[in-house]
Amino acid sequence: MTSDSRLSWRDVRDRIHEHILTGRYGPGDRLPRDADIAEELGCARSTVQRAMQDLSDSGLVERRRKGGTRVRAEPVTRATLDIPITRREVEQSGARYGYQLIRRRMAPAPRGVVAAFGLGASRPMLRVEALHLSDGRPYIFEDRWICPETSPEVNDLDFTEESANEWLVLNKPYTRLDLRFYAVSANPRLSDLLETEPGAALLVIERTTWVDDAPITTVKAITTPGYQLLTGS
Amino acid sequence: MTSDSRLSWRDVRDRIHEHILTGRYGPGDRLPRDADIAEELGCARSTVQRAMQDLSDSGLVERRRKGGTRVRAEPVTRATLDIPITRREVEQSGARYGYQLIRRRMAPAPRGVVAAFGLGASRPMLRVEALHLSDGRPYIFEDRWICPETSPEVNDLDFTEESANEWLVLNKPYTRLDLRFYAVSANPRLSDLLETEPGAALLVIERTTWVDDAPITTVKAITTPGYQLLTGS
DNA sequence: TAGTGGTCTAGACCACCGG
DNA sequence: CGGTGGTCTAGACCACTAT
Repeated sequence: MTSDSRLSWRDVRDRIHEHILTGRYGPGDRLPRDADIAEELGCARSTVQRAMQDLSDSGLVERRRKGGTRVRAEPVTRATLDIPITRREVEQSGARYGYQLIRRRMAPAPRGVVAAFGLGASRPMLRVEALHLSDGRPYIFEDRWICPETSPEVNDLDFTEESANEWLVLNKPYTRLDLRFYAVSANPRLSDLLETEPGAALLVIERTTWVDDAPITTVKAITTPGYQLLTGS
Repeated sequence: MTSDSRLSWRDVRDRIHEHILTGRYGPGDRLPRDADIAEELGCARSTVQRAMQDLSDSGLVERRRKGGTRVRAEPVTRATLDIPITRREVEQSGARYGYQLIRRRMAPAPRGVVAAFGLGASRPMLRVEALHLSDGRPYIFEDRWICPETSPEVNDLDFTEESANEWLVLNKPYTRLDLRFYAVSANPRLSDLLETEPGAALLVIERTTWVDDAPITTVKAITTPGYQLLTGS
């Protein structure tokens, strides 16, 4: 009478989402048990479970054993961000990619790097500074520190042709990642490297990665004016 | 002999992840069929499926019907971002939250707003400018446009006590979201409002939301110097 | 068209945690 | 302790797409 085909977990998800949009379930309200929803809709409990997992992933509801499922009282704006390899990013914009190593040398990790990794004390690390170019013009300046204990291979790499960005992403999978975004004013050196006016506002993307608590690398990707980071949604 | 308890999908995920880390499966390589992995590990295929779903969500592998599962050739750095309501953000930092409406009026949507929504032509919208304070000092300046057709309730709200940020997040769930981040230099008005030096570099978080292609709101959250956006990971 | 992942089901047991 | 979500299984069928 009503529907001929089975309910998919997306259907179930959308129905519940609809109820939340409509206000049938408001912030903080408790939803029926999965089993009850399943019975009401005429599907298996695991289908409801799959739908709820999705709603939970998107931050719309919170689930607890015994506590049940509740609409999140303090909603958050949740989004997924994809940061591609810089070379790919440039090429996909239709421009010609270029790369230029600025400096490569061992040095004791400064305080900021020690803090980013959560280490107790400083230690010697490999610092690699490089410039990514788009159609020959500066695109991103990369100031990177690599932990040689975790990646001994870097001692044999000079990073004159291939960027550390690319080598690490391809060869050093991580198990933990910290990302942060902020803005800085171009100091004289940066405005020189990036060919911008002194004091220009630059978006900085800072990434730190670990393998099982062993620090791999931390990098500040300092972008050129006008650069925008978008969600993939 | 080997193991007494069942494999969980996390175990399966970690094993495969390990194989990718080790290089047993390199970028672009094809992994065995789910069914074969299940048999090899002695678990149900759906357990492998659950593990693979997770690896796929984190951008480590790509799955296609008939094409099988492959290690992503061009890896991306993928992260999930949670942006809380500004009031909560301030309060959780231990500071006292304050709010101040700067201006509220109807106006024709400028080109940038029309473009953000993907509309064909301009139309009158409600513009709300407001300041969020942390311990009495400027924290974030919010420049927002609201589409009154989608949210007619805003005609009866003056936003002098409650911020549009909070009202919208609590009362206007969205089905689509666009996020972008970039840096701007403080112009005279911004440096005045935010009590910063003229030309200071500021991180801007731009959010646009829709319900089923109907535009709800677009907002530029212009932060104060030093503000950092972090991943929840 | 055939191979592979995607989903649904029904049932069972487990893990967590609120009352 | 008991209620609820989390997971695993075995099997079936479907949907997509590479070959």
